[in-house]
Amino acid sequence: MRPSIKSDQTERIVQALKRAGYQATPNRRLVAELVAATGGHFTAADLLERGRRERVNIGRATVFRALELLASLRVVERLDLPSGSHAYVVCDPDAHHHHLVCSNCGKSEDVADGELARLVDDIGRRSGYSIESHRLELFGTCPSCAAAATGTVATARGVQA
Amino acid sequence: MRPSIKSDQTERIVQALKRAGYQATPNRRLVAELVAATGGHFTAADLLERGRRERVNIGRATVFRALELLASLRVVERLDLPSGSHAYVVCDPDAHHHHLVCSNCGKSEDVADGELARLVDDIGRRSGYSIESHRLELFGTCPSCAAAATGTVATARGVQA
DNA sequence: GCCACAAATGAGACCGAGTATCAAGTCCGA
DNA sequence: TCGGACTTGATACTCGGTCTCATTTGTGGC
Ligand SMILES: [Zn+2]
Ligand SMILES: [Zn+2]
Ligand SMILES: [Zn+2]
Ligand SMILES: [Zn+2]
Repeated sequence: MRPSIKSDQTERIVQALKRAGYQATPNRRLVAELVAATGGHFTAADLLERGRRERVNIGRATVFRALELLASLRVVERLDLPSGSHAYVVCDPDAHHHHLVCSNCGKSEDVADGELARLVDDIGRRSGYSIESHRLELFGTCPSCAAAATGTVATARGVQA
Repeated sequence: MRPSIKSDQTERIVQALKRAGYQATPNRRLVAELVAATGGHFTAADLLERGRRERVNIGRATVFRALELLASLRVVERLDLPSGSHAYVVCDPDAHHHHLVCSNCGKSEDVADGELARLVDDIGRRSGYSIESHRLELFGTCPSCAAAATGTVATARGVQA
């Protein structure tokens, strides 16, 4: 079921704020909604524009601040697109994972770390470095986009956007 | 002429330029030298500053253009530091690999892809995405920095800055 | 060497993302 | 309700990077 626009995703984000002791102000709620409403990745500018569209005033700085906050709570994560620009994706704050991003539509899937952890350990051992963090980013074409591209319009039906 | 400073690394870069049909102009040679002379990672601004120091005039745009060129030849690679800022590292143009970067001194090691390729394949198969590229970046402390940090001053002697 | 043309360069305007400042507004607990 | 802490928006600013365009430099053919 779907309680209209503000998904429980929104609520989850708001809860994360409260739990961490931050005020859940109207502005932050708005950002939470906007974030939750995106498939794929988004930039601060995206949110700003969409935000302005449905509510008149939200300051640029406020959006940046909210995103920074959400990022610190691991509710969103910063992504470095191959183009060199930055974007965000919502993500699960509870488990270390990585992102697989459709370079066509921007949709993003979480990918469990899996064996990578072992691999990283190995690299650390072999190199003598003490590895503190790592980042894996995967880019490709998602099934829907692939289907759309091959022109087999029929199959596009079975896939949810 | 002073062949001491310009390592064969420099020459390798210059050759790569020629091979790809680009002019090896004095400016580009300069950038090649500067790039070759860095351990660790560097930014365009770094190069610019060092460049200006030893030769009066090299335009900002020129440095950016040269780096862009070298990046397209895979002679350098763009890195996204955890801070969100961009840097470059020299790297082997002939084999796909990743980078392990010391977050203290900036030194960087190439890391072979190894089993990662298989892992990436798996992820593609499981997710249905057709994966086109991936990026793995590892951050940690290099052995010299670790040694220096533990305060064993004795060992610091044996390490080059 | 000389010439014509292509490639490269530098200065500076420009742009967009992100940050800093600061005064004004809002929230919350006592 | 009151006061202090937190939040906000406008604005100025920084900084990495790009664009433009007039000038310079390199190259290949003669
Ligand atoms: Zn897609
Ligand atoms: Zn991982
Ligand atoms: Zn180090
Ligand atoms: Zn790889």
